Amino acid sequence: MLLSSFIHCSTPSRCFPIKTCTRCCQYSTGRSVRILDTPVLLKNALTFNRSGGHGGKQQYMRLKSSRKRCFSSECDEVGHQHEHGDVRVRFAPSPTGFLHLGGLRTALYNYIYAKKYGGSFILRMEDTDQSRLVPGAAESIEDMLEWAGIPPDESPRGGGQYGPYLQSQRLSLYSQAADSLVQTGKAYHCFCSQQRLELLKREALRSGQTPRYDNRCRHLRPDQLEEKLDQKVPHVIRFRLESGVEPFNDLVFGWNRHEVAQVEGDPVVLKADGFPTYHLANVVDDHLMKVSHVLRGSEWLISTSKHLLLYRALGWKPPVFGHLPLLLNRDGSKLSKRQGDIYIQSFQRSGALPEALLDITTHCGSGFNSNRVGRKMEELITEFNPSKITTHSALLDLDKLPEFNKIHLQQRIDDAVQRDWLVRDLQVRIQEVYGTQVQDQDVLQPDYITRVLHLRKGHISSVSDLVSSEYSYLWVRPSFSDQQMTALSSETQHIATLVIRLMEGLKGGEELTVDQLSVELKTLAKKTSNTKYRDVMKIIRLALSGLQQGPSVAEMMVSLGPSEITHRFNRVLQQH
RNA sequence: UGGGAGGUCGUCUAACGGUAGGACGGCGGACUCUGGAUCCGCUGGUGGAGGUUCGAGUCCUCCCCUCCCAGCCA
Repeated sequence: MLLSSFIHCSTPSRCFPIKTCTRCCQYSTGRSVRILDTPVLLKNALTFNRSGGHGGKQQYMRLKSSRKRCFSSECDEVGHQHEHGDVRVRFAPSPTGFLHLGGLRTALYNYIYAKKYGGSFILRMEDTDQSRLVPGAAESIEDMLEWAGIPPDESPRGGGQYGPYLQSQRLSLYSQAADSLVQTGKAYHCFCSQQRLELLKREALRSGQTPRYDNRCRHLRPDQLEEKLDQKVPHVIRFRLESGVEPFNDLVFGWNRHEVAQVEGDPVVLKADGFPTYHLANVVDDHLMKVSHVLRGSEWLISTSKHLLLYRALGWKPPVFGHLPLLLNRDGSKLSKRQGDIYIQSFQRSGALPEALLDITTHCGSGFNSNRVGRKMEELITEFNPSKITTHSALLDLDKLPEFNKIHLQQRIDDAVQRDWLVRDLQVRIQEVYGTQVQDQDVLQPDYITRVLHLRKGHISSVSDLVSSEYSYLWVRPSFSDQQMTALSSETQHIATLVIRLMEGLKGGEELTVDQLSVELKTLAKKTSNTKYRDVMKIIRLALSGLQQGPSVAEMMVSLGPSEITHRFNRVLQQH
């Protein structure tokens, strides 16, 4: 292991926080730095006061946060170590809607984090906004996580030792925390009416200032407070913001610190209806559920200092935070339901494979040592590297989903157990779509369907493709008109006979291959008198499929097999 | 407006201060049946201007652009 390096910022007038990576003992600003010729001993400190010239006052450099990480590839994160079993992460959606891609992404990264570091993945429903609840949403979210392959270890449905996992069933915990804050003077009752708050907002906007609560009720005298409580004036509890916010080291964005007291009014933590706001509830629950790491969307980055103030006020140790980049709509705004169909259920219905959906999700925002299409969950977990999560917002391009689906479907076909499942799935689909049109029950045989799957793998994005009209020839005997045939050639009978003979010649237990058949078909075409090869092939295609499009003729023949081919060409002969 | 986070081909993503690459998309060519298949090739990017440096996508400054937060929503 290296000895400590000595680092100096390349711009001497600036100071910046640094942090020792406790695992590999290297220092990192995450940015390019010069090595000092003259060593200056650095302590394991959050700040670097150069030459002591600033009177001990802390200053911070605005670093490009994407690089505020350890250089060493041996270390996955910034100075964080995990004891086995210590990691507890949570996905905490609000059941005000169904699971969409943004939620899936956040859940997925939490799941991967838990599995990588031997921890637990917790699902917690944050149903504190009772007015916006959607019935069935909580159940559906949990169903969709199961479908996607990222099941929670603790959840409303499955339970766990830190339950309940519905916030609406934990209200007394938040009230107690709020009471505690009031007792210690860290929070206070606010009796301001909604009208007053509206007025404040309007005044601020009118005079070009930032709307914020003016913290007026901070200054109520005890007798005023008592009087209002006696009169049962509706009130909320507000948290008293303070200056002197400690910096925190975000897993993704690196060192951050926001002086919230200077730009915001005291936030409500307990609403008039007795329900908490997000700020209080998530702090209380993460503490009581012993959550070690909070991975959430980067829209919360700026609220983190506020949450850390709450932790401090309650005397609790905060978790490590990591903020995941925003997913965007095509117009560039934060992903939301206004823009297209982004719900997991609709992907499920349209045939997306869960592993393809997860795979494509990880390509937006990265966080892995390498990126390639087709990774499975085990690979995602193995290659996960939080220091490589990108910080910029990004568009999750769903136009790529068919490509991801195709590759993952290919992997399923290549796996014996999953292939069996696909065969059964396809059997059901064939019967649903074609039902009584199926003339030959052999098309439902596993061997036949397996052969079709192997031939089409890499070419189809979804199993349901195979029951579409372009593949109907696989399941039902096609129809075509005699006119279509004779328009191509006057030798259709002769060609049909040639094909039948070809099939007879190949019946001796020999497996058909596409390459072999291609050669045979060229030979066959030479036995016609006045029909071009191209037209011979079109006739054969028509006889086999009734279509003018589709897989190559040779592949169609390999799919159908000699006896079915013979049958179809006998029908050509019988048309006269 | 105030505070914050960002900016690499059309999209996503690589590149220890040392060759700007990959995937999808797009275009072209080749295919003795169709082409939407396959194979081959090409295209296309560091937002702009300065500075530091032997060397800048990377470090610094300014400008431009985008997003997020500033609910008794989460």
